[in-house]
Amino acid sequence: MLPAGHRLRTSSDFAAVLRGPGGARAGSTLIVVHAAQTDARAGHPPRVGFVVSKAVGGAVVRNRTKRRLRAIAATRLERIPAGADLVVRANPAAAQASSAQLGAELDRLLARVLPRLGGRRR
RNA sequence: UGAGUCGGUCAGGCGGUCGCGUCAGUGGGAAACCACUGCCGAGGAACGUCCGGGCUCCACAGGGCAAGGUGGUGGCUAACGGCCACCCGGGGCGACCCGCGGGACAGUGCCACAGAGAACAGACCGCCACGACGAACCACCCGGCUCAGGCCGGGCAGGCGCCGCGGUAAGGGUGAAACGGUGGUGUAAGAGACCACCAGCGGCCUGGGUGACCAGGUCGGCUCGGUAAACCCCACCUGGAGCAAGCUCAGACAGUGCACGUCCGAGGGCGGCCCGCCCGAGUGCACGGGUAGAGCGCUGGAGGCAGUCGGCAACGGCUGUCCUAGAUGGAUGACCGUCACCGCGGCGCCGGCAACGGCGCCGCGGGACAGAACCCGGCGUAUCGACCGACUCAUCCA
Repeated sequence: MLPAGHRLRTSSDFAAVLRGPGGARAGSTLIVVHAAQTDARAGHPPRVGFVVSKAVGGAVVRNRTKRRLRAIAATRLERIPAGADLVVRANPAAAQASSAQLGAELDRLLARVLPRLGGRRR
């Protein structure tokens, strides 16, 4: 699981990652990864948040999907640079995917999105 | 052995690796917090949010009118629209099951289609009386012929045909429903017109039951439709909002304009409206600005289990014992192994003429419905399956 210090908690943090400056995004049919790295958080540990909408399923399906994503993300924390925030959004297909599939997808998308971080920094 | 009815229990077990949350302890740190160790960590429906209660705040000055809910009887309960027992009606051979079960002589409305007629009913066919007209097929009368059966001629309006005016609810047909049923008397034909029995309705009496109601008797006019999940009437019940309730602390900013008003009273409260009562010096609207942090509430309670006593039961009394989820972008998870369980396929063995059944091994697949958010009692709905108990019917054996 993800330690509390690595979690994204407030709605303003979410909004900053999804729409703020210095952001990057990559997606697939399973999940969409948003990332942002701002000067304000430079040096702080990376944080990850999850968005699983009602389109994915009922409360049980939604919670399980979120938990599996969180478990997968926890094993990849050291690959995320300090000061970066991530938001992983689950698409409806994610509920049926296996953990291995989700892990591979996350790796692929991280590889695409992380190099672009900070590139647009002023 | 087969078919079935009712009730209940469980919601895969064990192990490994990596993790999460509350709390406690230890250590580090000025603090935020971090590390380690330990305990505990979703459900029978946690669900839907359909009822009921606790709890919290507001009000407590009432009355009338509205509004909503409930609806056989008796009990249980904190309470209920829940539960139990019984009654009535319906279904089943039966165990049992089903019923939004007050009132249709308080009033109003509605009863489609079909049908002649649908609510103080109705004459389409049919049946019957009377009257007018028609014809000579049958019957009847007269005459003649023939051995006879019969034939020929004439008459006649009883049958017949048609029309008119009436009677008739027995019969046909329509319908969910046609103004009781069967048999008789009666009649032109018929009819509760009358009679007997039966069914039903109402009154009274007797007996049983706390009661809904049941049983028996007697009398009555002879029969009076359904719908209240249509309005309505009757009886009973209901104050409002909800844990984002509410309490405490901390923190932030900036006002301006208009309207009404300070005892000739704006505005507010008393669930909606009216009356009435109370408070009352500020209030309402528009624009602009600010904050949306922390703690408490927060989990031990109408609680579970066992025994015993009362009760048909729901349930209650007593005794003993056991009871550790409290998150807040929201913990209780991810992955793997193994053993059980179920389904399908294959092989082997056993029983059998066979269909097939049992056991063992191997392979593949499956494990539902669903996630606490203040807490309880219910109801409703979803659900792969596994197991237990009681009872009924049928068949066989003793």
